[in-house]
Amino acid sequence: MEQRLAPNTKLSEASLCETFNVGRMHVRRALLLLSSQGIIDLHSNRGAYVACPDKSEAQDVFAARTLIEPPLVRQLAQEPSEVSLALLTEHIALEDAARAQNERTEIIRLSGEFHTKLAQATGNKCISRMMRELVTRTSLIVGLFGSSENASCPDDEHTKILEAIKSRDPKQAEKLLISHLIHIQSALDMEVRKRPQDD
Amino acid sequence: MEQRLAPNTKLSEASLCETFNVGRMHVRRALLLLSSQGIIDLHSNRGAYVACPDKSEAQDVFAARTLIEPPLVRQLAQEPSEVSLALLTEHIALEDAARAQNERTEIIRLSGEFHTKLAQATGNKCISRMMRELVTRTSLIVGLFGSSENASCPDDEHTKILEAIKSRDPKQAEKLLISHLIHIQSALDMEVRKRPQDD
DNA sequence: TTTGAAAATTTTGTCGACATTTTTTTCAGT
DNA sequence: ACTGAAAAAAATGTCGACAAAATTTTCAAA
Repeated sequence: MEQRLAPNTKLSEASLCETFNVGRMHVRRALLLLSSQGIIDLHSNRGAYVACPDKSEAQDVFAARTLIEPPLVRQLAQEPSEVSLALLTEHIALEDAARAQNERTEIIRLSGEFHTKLAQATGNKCISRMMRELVTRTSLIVGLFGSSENASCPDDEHTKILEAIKSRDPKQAEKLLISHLIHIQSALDMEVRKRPQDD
Repeated sequence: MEQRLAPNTKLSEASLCETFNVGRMHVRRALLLLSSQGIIDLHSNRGAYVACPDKSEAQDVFAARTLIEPPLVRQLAQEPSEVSLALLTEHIALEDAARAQNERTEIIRLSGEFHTKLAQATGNKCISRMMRELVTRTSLIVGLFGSSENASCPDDEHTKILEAIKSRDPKQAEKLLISHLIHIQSALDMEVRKRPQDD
């Protein structure tokens, strides 16, 4: 999620056991779950590797988000709960703080998390889980295809989306979100894949 | 998926090992994955049970489908591939055959599978996977809250949806699908939960 | 120096044994 | 008969040992 592990990084069981001080069984369980979420790939007899989505998989993830998030935000803007609005406002504050202090990994994490929290604001567990998985995979993709220049999410687009939700403007919220998704995509170059750096 | 295992049925490791002639490790792996898909619940130290969604979880599943499927079908009706249309047509034939022969479990399975195949027709792996999970959970819910009378999916609604897609009519396809989802829901009584029968 | 096969090492996959927890059964006391 | 504690049985969780596969290293021949 924080892009600290480059795609294709090998995750050997022994090293994970050492790192987290747990037995091999726990490591294997975790790896199985992560692979079921498309975050790592499990090659039989060859171990676990951080997933390295190709162009087609990346497009699938964005297409799925383009399908789900607009109606989601539209619905949310129709009658947002006060609690949700408070949580989202609080989150934006965290994002701003991280940006002010230029904490790169924190900015990346929070940028993704905003979208997850939008889903959580619907109060629907299914939708939350789906979005969490999509957002995580998006992080991977941004890390792979993103130009190292710009941060993953343009500065104040989240703020504007939240404002549209606060003013109960579904159309506007949807519109802003759609262009936000497009902006994220256009910052990527799906043709030239970055070389996975060692870590 | 075929509603042969009632919700809350206990799935003990030993019995699964016997049934499928595999070691405990494989059974545990499968149970972990099923639980990650919300199909079974894993209680620590107490084993695996077929999930028994409550009213709120059931509503979440339907809300998620209501969010995702309409735009999905709308998109599909815009430019369906010939291959997809052929596969869906073939599927409808299977459904009809099963209905003609009154094969209950087969009807249930195929009714759900139609929706999965709609998602597959988009060619998007993410979306396919999400729909497959939602459809599976829907089967559980229909088994729990459904009146034993009617089958899960009204007779020819699938046929009509496919016709709308074939005639490249996104609006009509979306409309039919929405009312189809509503029909499925209204056949449920979320208040009175059926008593899980032994199996 | 380069190549390629064999050996050694490392890593993953599987199984059985044992500890722990839960569930069932037993049985004494009311 | 009914209750409840103790004992027995059964089920789950964890670990280590070993088998199988993949990777790396070694080393002889070109």
